[in-house]
Amino acid sequence: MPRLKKNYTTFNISRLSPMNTPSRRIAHLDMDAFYASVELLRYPELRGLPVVIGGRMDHRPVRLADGSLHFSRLHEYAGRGVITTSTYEARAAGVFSGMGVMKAARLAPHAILLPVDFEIYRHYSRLFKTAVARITTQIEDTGVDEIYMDLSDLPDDTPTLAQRIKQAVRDATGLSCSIGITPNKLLSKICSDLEKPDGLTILGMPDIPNRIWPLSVRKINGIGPKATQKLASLGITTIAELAQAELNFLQIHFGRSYAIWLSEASHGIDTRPLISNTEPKSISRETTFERDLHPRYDRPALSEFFTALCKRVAADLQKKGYAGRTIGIKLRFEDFHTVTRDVTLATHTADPISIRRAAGECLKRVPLKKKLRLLGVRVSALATIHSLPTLNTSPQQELLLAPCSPFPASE
DNA sequence: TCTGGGGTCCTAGGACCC
DNA sequence: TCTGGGGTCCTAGGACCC
Repeated sequence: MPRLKKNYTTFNISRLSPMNTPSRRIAHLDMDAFYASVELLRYPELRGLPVVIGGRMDHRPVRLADGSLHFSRLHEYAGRGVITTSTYEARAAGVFSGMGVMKAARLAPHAILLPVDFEIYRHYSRLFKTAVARITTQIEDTGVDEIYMDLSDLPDDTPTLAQRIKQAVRDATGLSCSIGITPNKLLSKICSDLEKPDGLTILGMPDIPNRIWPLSVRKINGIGPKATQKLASLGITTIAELAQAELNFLQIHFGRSYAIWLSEASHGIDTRPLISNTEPKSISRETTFERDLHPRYDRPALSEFFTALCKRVAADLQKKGYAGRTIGIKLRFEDFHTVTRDVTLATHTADPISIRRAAGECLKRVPLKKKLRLLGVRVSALATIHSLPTLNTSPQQELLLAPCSPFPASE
């Protein structure tokens, strides 16, 4: 049974008092092919070509003797990795986010391949968000390339505001974005995607039958691959069909709370407020190995990865000013089966040695019978460091961990 | 030649307490 | 020695999102 989403209670409130809330003006802004577009600012000579961002290897462009740049092509890639994003030209060849690089290479062998460079994307992210913040401070940050805005209290008419926001983003970054403006987050999120790139879609509740109902249920944020498949098996593929489904029928197949959410979403009902200033709930690091590692024969390598992950999580915590009480690990085996274990400590920690010790205890609770594909370390139940009594951190201390690897020794 | 990395939220069962 | 009931915390897994 698929489990989704989120804040069902707010939807229930809207059913009880549909007339009490004044109509809002919520915008969703989504940068167009963001990572790829930032790369095109750096490498304008790639404009108009199929370009994909992703992979794990270092395949940065190389400056040749004649001063020109040599770019890697997809067909030169070997190994694991997925496509993070692609230009619209590459998407036309069938290459999309999340696709394995090797599969993408079969579809578009000559597409240009660039490595992911989060630093520069974060820089452009700050630029566009700062520009928008001069127009409204009612902003919810939902990712590096998208935000919600509440424009309800601004005096201007909606098309004027939308054009002003798009121009501000363009002036600050040289990049285009797409905006949806509707009475709520659910609809605005759908609408920002309708006329990409450089799109603007404004609609109200009366437009739902014409503009929203013909779309696939998959367009609803919160209906993913599993729920889409299950709905399809019940003969429901469009939002219109979902809206026509009896609540009883949905309840039989999805359970009460999810059925109510599905039904209300299909009618464009969503009263969630914007959330600004959210504290993180967890901080984690994980890594997929270049090849699957054997718990026994690759013990030295695994121990090294494991300790390195603990150090990185500790460093992240300290850099961001958090400590956590719950330490967890994640293992993915060669068959992609994934398990997690965690343990809650008596006190918060951001100390690599404490994290390593707790994570090692978690690891001992997992039977290691298959090769490992991925290893991860997570710290949750966070508190800000300044909210805690004195904290035992040893930021510069080197770990003395080799003697007690939690992986099984070779016989 | 499958399937990255960093997150959030939800569910569900058991422990434990009153 | 027959069994309520609520609340909270902990742990594991899974769906989903960017």
